[in-house]
Amino acid sequence: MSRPASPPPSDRRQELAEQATDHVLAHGLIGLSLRPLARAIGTSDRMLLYHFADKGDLVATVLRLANDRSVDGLAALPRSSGPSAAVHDLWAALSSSPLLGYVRVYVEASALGLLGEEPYAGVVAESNRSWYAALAAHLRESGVPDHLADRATGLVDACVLGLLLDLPLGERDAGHRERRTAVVADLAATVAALSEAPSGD
Amino acid sequence: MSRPASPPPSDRRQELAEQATDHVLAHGLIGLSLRPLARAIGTSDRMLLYHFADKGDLVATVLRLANDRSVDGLAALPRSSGPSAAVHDLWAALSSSPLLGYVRVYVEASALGLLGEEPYAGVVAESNRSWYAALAAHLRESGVPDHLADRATGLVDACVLGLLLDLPLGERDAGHRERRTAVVADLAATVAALSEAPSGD
DNA sequence: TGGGTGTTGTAGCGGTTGCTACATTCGAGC
DNA sequence: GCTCGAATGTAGCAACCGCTACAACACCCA
Repeated sequence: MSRPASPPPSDRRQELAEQATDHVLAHGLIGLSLRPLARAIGTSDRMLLYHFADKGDLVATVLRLANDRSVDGLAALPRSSGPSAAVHDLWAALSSSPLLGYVRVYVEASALGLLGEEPYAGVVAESNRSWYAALAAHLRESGVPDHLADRATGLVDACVLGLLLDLPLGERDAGHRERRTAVVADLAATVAALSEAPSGD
Repeated sequence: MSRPASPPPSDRRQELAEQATDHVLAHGLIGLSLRPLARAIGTSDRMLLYHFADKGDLVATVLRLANDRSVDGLAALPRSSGPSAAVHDLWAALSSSPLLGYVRVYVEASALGLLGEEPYAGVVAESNRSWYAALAAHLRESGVPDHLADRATGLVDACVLGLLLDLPLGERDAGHRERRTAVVADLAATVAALSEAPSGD
């Protein structure tokens, strides 16, 4: 109430939020604490709590920023040559920088919000909507018929999120990497088949 | 070296591990700390660190236990009447107690291990293997041909994990729940189609 | 009966956490 | 020039963290 939570999105606050987001991308969200973060971005915990109402306010701001960036990155994807290519291109983009970082933060936030803890659960719910819309737009632009885009988006979203959750496993297990590419291929084929069928199923 | 990390899996250690697992299922893994955990299960942090080498040892034990229970639960599923039903039954089982709790802990552990932090990353890698095998067994028993079980398992595993990550969103968004059931249906249809095709794709 | 050995309680260490009280600096408007 | 408010530094609070030193039990074996 006393400190400006959002009223004046002062330049300094915005700048700190950007830097904090970069730091979270590099070091993760789960263990985040104010003093190391402040040290890393060249300020003090005191100043973070001056520009943000509390840690939750800062975290929520960072999460929204990361989501904005990832939605922008998704929107900037060139349209693919068809539904199958759209899935392959999407996975290629999401599994490498910079989008990978953003989605990883989303996964961390989801895990933190699994039991309903705020601000994680709330911001994840917000983010999901815009993310979902951007994903659907990409699929539509790439040839998925409008009336099926929603179904395809749900399938792709779930699959991709699940793959990302186990992404680190591929670093030590070649078999896991192979299975992953097979899943992407099967998913692409499914979306393509769905898009070509006159009626769903 | 001094304290028994694993040599004598004393009854007391085992009992504490079971109780700690129950507590983690109810209160989450991410914020876990020794003193509240000890208080909740009727012992002291001192005793936890007597029976377990350190917090990491305890966490690893809990994660393995949770994974064992979830694999057992998966193995106990009655065989379904076909590949499509197998997916529906699987989702029904995973999205409700007790399996839901175990998978939720797995998701938390994956998030904690996203940046390679131990013991999370290591145990998640272990768990993934046995979990994957159990999932494949269920699909095979339910009519997915052997030579396609691996592909189907990868697809189902990724999808289901992704759906579970966003499960809480359904509690405040009816539209999200609808999309979820659609995804499960599409996934079931995909697995069924995959199982009936003479050659994949 | 005495001495281990395995288990537990008490107390505390050094460090970190989010957050705040207080004092200071600085720059813009009267 | 002076004041006033926004921005920043210093210091510290109370709580918590993982972990450990030390002492006290209880029990079995000699």
